[in-house]
Amino acid sequence: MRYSHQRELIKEIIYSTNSHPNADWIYIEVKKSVPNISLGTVYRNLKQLNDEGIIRTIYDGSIARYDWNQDPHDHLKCKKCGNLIDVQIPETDIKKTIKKKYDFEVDDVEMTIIGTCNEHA
Amino acid sequence: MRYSHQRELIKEIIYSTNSHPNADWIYIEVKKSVPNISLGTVYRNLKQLNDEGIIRTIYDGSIARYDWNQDPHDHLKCKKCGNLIDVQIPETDIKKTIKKKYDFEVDDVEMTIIGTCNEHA
DNA sequence: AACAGTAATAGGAATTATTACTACTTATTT
DNA sequence: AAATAAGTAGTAATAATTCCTATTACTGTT
Repeated sequence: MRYSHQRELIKEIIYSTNSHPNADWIYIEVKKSVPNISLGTVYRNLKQLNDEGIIRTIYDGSIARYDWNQDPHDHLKCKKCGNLIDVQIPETDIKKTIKKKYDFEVDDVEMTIIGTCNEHA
Repeated sequence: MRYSHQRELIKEIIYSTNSHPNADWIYIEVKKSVPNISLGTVYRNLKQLNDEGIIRTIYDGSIARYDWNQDPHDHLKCKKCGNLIDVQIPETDIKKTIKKKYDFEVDDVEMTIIGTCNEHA
């Protein structure tokens, strides 16, 4: 994967926030420095960054969001404000249980915990 | 919500399978008895059944699938065949931990465990 | 520094999943 | 059986994402 200014900016935008932005927000942001960037370019680069393991794609309902945090972690989703908050939950037990009980080789655990955050209780 | 033949069929189709079908598959199935049913009707009824708590909507990446199983449960997703398999994982500990550690009121936990099923190992 | 090769881009068209609109139909109430 | 309102078919519209193509720009080699 060779260098591209657009991809570098997209990466920096994702790495600069904890808000798990979607493609459209990233598009609006990157437009500020590259006004005629194409939305297709944003999507292509998001996919490449994802495939290279530089960012992570998470699904919030039916829409894709992007996360710089590569550590295994999960998300709290507040029903009121819609925000996603990163959390660490040890999943080792889950992996072992699943492996034993269902003979299923676990690669990844995606967990979203839905509820109400302390600001909107 | 008053009775409708179409909705009844859609419900029965979902209750007859463990494959967590999507709207399109349900549409194809229901067409067998009601050839000129509209896809909009399928979507409207899926939403209604979901809102009434008769079925459950789950997201597999960016597409919606429908599940009759109302018990709290999670899904194993095989990377090779794409199938979703129902599993029971006790989540009480998770809920308590999250509540204590993050002051977040948990309503629901959505967990998808990605890996390889025994048939495709 | 010019060159060739090829990856990346902009811009727009195409696709997919889903929702909205509207005139007509049907279940339910009286 | 007539009135009412919820439901339907058919189609148009929307939203998110991917695909296509002619052009542009990195990068390794002279």
